[in-house]
Amino acid sequence: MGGSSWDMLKELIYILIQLIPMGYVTTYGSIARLLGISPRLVGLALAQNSLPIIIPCHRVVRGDGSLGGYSFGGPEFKRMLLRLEGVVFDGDRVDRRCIIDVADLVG
DNA sequence: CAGATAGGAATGA
DNA sequence: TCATTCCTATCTG
Repeated sequence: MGGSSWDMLKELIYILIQLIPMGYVTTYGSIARLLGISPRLVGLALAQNSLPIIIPCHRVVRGDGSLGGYSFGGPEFKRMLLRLEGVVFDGDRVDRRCIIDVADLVG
């Protein structure tokens, strides 16, 4: 760990998701399109974060609004965190109005 | 090289 | 709209 391109990519993703405001989420695909990588890579990168909670990886959900995974506490915990932050749920999915594109946070 | 993914798009009912 | 199915790209060992 150190200096590999994978590690740098992870750092970049962690920085990006800290731009997501409370009460909103983005999607794996949104981040993937911005960086030109596969959405699965985004999930893999988030799954390997070593600073849970501090890095708000709970603010990244699937493209259809369903939660996706969460290695720290599972999807239930992820859902709880999002509700605490004011994210609106429509059944088991996040309301579309709470989903933003990371590209809009950068430029 | 083989196996495993925190996803996504296509499909059919 | 929902569930099923298949596909992609990349990490890890």
